[in-house]
Amino acid sequence: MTPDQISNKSIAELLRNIAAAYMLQEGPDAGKNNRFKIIAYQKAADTVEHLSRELKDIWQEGKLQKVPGIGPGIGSGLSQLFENGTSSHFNEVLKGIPPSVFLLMKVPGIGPKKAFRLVSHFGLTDKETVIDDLRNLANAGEIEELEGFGRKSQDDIIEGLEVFKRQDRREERMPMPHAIEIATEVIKYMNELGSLIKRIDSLGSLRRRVATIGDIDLAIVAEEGDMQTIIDHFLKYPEKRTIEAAGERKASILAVGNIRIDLRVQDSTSYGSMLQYFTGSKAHNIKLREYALKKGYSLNEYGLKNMKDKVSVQKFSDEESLYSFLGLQTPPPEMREGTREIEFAEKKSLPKLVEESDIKGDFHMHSSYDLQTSHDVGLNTFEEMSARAKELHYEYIGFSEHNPKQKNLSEGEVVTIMKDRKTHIDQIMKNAGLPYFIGLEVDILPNGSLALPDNAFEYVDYLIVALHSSFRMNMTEMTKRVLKALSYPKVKIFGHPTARLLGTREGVEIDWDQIFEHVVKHDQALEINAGPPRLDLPDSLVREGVEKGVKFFINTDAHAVKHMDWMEYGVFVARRGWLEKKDVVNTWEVKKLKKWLLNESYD
DNA sequence: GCCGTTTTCGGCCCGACTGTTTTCAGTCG
Repeated sequence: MTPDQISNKSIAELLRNIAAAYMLQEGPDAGKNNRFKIIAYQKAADTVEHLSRELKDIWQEGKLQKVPGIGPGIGSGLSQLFENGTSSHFNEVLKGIPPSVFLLMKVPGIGPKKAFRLVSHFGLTDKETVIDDLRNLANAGEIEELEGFGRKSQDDIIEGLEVFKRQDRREERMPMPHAIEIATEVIKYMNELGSLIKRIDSLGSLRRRVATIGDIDLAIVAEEGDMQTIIDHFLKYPEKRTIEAAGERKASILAVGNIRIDLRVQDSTSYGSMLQYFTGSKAHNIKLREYALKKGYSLNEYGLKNMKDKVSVQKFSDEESLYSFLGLQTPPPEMREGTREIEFAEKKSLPKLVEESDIKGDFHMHSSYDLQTSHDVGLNTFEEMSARAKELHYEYIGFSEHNPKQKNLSEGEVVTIMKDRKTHIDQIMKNAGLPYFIGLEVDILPNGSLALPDNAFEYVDYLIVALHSSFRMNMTEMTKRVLKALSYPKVKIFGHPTARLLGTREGVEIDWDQIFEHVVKHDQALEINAGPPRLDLPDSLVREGVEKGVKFFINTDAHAVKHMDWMEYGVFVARRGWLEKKDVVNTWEVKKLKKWLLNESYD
């Protein structure tokens, strides 16, 4: 692997391959003590796959072993990998297993054991042709002759190869806001059934509001007699392309865009257990089960089994009663990632997470006012945006167009533009009855200086600095660049800090500890940009930052009035980062905010 | 190989489904 290819996905795959290799290992080393090593590698693979940051960045910060499931062993192998593009230890383990085995493992229904059997028995060692070779063998009826396989296994393999082919082309995970939109449509459609639907919830990563979502999972509470009607209705969803599965209590469809939607229907008696179980995350569930075991109960998706008599099962109609039976507070779904939420829940000291209704203003919005910028201009006027802000019950607002482009303008012209804008805003907002602040989103140039002449600073209340170019820079240089930008006067917000675009562009490499330290010291804030393609800062960095005392703004980066509704997405990110109201500057009372923003001293 | 307000050693989550089997192994979530 070249360094650029070391993505979380490829690392997870590598770790899973190593687990498989240990599983296939024969000889004196094989056996009992291998079993837990295998689990350890699989666990590490799961964690890496679901990280919201690149593992490589975490390694650069020297925090590899802080990642749960990565200890000294796997950690040193990964360090080697990051440094040299290869790891002698990992290679040693993988040696002797043909690469075609690992490829076959990607076919649904084929795991390490079957893959190895097939490859060694038929000599399918060519990675390039193994898929086609296997299909030919299956079609020729040769698989069913193999011991341990049968006619059905052979048919399953043919089927699995088809699915594999389709998956190959399958789209990546979608940004959470997109998934929420789709889920909302489906829920609206299901609610056409009226009183038959007692309750409807999202499940899994969607309910936990993870930044990117794979499938859309929904659950419904209904009477036994209504379940078939509900499933039938679901299968007629207008956006449906194909039906993947249809049972009495469960069904899956593929909607337009190859988006899989799963629905399960259940009566109310053990709905709490089911909701808890399918909300996950897997890491949270494992920790919860371990915790329950210590208390003498075995937890599964139907309830809690008393380990003493091994018979009595406690059922729960809602999640709260399940958690409280175990002596725990109920962690909000956004917190259920198996980090330390159970510990906090046990001590009844879960943070009270920030809510959308706490938000009192938006500080990153682009109006249609023409500042002769080289970036996008907004669609709506200052009036329209402040009118919408009032509808949203905001108590103040901040405007932040992009800086004028310096290339074709003289310094004097830029200053005039900035001055005119201030006059214009002051004039318009005079009678608006809404406290306002004049901001500006300024490019951080490659050398760390700001794309704004010094004498233009006078016409703004605050600056958002942000990266819009030269994203690929090494960590030292990038850190230096950003720290320099953050040291200009009136800079209060570092906008969309990693500059990532979900599914399109990785975030930049920065030493976050240095950034955290700087903004804490200088009363500055990091932005949680709620724009669906960004969701930036990522939740894990939000969590790290707040533990160091960092303050945040949740902003929409709206380029139109309707984008101002994106705020909830940013709030979800904040909640996943364990933010409370006090950590988010744009939830504060206007007086306190003003002092902070304008660097006025506190009383 | 990882991990720790019962532990730096001795543990390590739960169940469904399926197929090829006569009690279980493999795969999956």
